Amino acid sequence: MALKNIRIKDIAKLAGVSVGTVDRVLHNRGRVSDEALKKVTSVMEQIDYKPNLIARTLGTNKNYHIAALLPDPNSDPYWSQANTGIIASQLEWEQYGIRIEPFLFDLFDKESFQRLAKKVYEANPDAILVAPIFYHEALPIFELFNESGIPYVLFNTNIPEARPLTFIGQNLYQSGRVGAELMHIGQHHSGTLAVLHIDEDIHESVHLLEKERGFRAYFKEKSKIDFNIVDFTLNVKDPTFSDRLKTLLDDPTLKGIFVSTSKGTAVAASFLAQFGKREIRMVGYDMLDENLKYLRQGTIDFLINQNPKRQASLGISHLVNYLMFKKGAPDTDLFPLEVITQQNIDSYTGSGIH
Amino acid sequence: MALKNIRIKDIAKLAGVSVGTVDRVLHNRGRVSDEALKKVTSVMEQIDYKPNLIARTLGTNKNYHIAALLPDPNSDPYWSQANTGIIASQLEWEQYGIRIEPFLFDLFDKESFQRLAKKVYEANPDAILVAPIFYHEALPIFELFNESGIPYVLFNTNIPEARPLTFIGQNLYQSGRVGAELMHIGQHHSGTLAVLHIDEDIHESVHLLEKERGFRAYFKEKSKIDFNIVDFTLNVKDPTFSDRLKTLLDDPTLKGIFVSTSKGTAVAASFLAQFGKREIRMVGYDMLDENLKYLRQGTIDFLINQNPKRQASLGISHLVNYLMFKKGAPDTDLFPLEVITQQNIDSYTGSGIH
DNA sequence: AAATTAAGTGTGTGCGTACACAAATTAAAA
DNA sequence: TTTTAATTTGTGTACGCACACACTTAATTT
Repeated sequence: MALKNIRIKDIAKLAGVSVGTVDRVLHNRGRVSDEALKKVTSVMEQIDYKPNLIARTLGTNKNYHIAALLPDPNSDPYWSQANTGIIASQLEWEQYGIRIEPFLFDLFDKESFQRLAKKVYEANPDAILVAPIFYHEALPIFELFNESGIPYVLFNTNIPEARPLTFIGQNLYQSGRVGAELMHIGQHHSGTLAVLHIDEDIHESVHLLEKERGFRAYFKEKSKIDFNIVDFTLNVKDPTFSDRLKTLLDDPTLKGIFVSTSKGTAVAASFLAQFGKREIRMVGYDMLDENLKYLRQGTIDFLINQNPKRQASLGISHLVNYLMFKKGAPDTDLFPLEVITQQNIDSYTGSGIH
Repeated sequence: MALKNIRIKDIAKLAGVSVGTVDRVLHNRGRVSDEALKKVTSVMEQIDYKPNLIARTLGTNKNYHIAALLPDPNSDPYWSQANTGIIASQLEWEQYGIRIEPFLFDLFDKESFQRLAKKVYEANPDAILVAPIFYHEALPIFELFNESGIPYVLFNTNIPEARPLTFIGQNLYQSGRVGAELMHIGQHHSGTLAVLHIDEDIHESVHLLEKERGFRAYFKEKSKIDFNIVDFTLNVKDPTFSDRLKTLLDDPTLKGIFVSTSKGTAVAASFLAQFGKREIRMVGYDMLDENLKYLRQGTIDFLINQNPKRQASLGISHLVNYLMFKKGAPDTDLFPLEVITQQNIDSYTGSGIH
């Protein structure tokens, strides 16, 4: 009954060697005679040795340093949520001697990304979490990381060419399909559906177009009714922005709006609320405070949650598990496409990390 | 730069006492002079001591034993998922010297619950996870647990009178409201909506009625159209079951069906698929294989995910954190009311624990 | 005054692993 | 055969904390 766990010491005794030799075999770092190796491996095969992770971690006892490269949270509510995840991780892992250092770049400045990325590289951390929102600028950075052998995890945006430890994010095409589905439910009459890409700076175009592709594909496949799907790429800074949006909302055939960005969702919702078109179905992204407000008051019907906070904190977790506990990480960790409605909203905001 | 973490040893040196004394103060187990206490607390106030959890855990090095009391997974797919969570937890915590022992009772046999609960008590575990689906039978058990001082976590079903470490589950009233909302979307014409409680044994009546209450409340509050909401409590074993269900489906005014149980969802969906009423909106519970099949083929429109697997594994996590890492647990951990659709289904099945 | 009890304090060891280093063995060179 | 080098193996210590136990000093009791 009192079945003690098998320890290195026990293996050593069974194999008739010292713990040092067993350790060398286990981590195959050589300096072991063939004879000793055979004895140990033979014992290893017979018993089911599971190293005590606690002891191992204490033994290695490194003070790891993780760099987190992401956009400045002050300039954007979406990235502010991601940063919340970073802060939560800092607290969580502090006691384990893990220091997480944020490197915040300007969301609208590619050069700033490059500069900060270089700083990350120079800081020579043990691992890196990065949101590589600038595709072209990110490529050489990853080559640098690959060369130096520093493990890194991507989140939010995937760069297929990079070879990260893990990519954390969502299937954008499928996300667009979910948006389309939510738009489609109970729409019995033909009309116009608008896909809106609203951004201050269209650097995530590929990102957004992928959602649109899914959105259109869904209607092509699934809808018996023929909808007129139009798309707009709008820049908030554009002086004609407001007029163009109003013109769209004035279209009497408009049945629904799908906005591909979190911030854009808030902007579009504010227009919709202001110009009072209640019967327009609206689907957008993310649980920004503003979006929640519009969801609660019924302007927004559905939000698809990208959960930047959890993406960030899970990214850190993967790195910690990899560094500290020597656990392998999956190469992709695709998040569920969570549907947020007026009625389940509190169940998402109220609880902890799920 | 090489800012080492503060250790007990450091505190001892600063306070001019030994590590033993510091330890006694930290765990306030007495045998310390006022003078020494003052010195240590004064140091403690000035520095921000954070014990190394790894070392602490290794230091105590107990082999904890956790009992999991839940229905037999073989008799029910829902509980089979919960059991999957238990198995995952066993693997996860095995290396930490934590043994999780399942105690499986018969879902349809109250006495079996009592018997197994007693066995749990006699096994004298360090902590207990329990799904107390039999309200009246559970009450005396919790008294027993409370007396013996064994911490326990409830999941799936709440027993307000019990004083568990944590309750893990969902807000059932709100869950019903979400169901109603999903039923309501795009329903422009009046008609009949059926609330179905299908079960082999109606022991969870309170559970189910709470969902119905939320469902009805939503329509009362939110719907401009007046729907005729009818409810049925059906027992699959009842010989008239099939006829009653068919009669309901034949109602030409029937617009939607809301099923309050996971198994019932599969049963109702099979009837709906068989008697081909595509235009009926159907909302049910849980990602049982069968339910997923009907969701994929369009018979079911929405599933609300109760996530029994995660409920179980998170319950274990709370207990482990409490026992091993001395972390406090929240008294309730309400899960998000996840909406599963045809388009986001794969994003839920594909990924790991979220 | 000696013996007992109590209160307070410090030392030491265990937890299981990793790794440095010394010791032992073997092989090769002088 | 002795010396030197190379290879293999064992020992010891650190990691940070918890806890047992022994020890000191002061307060009682005999």
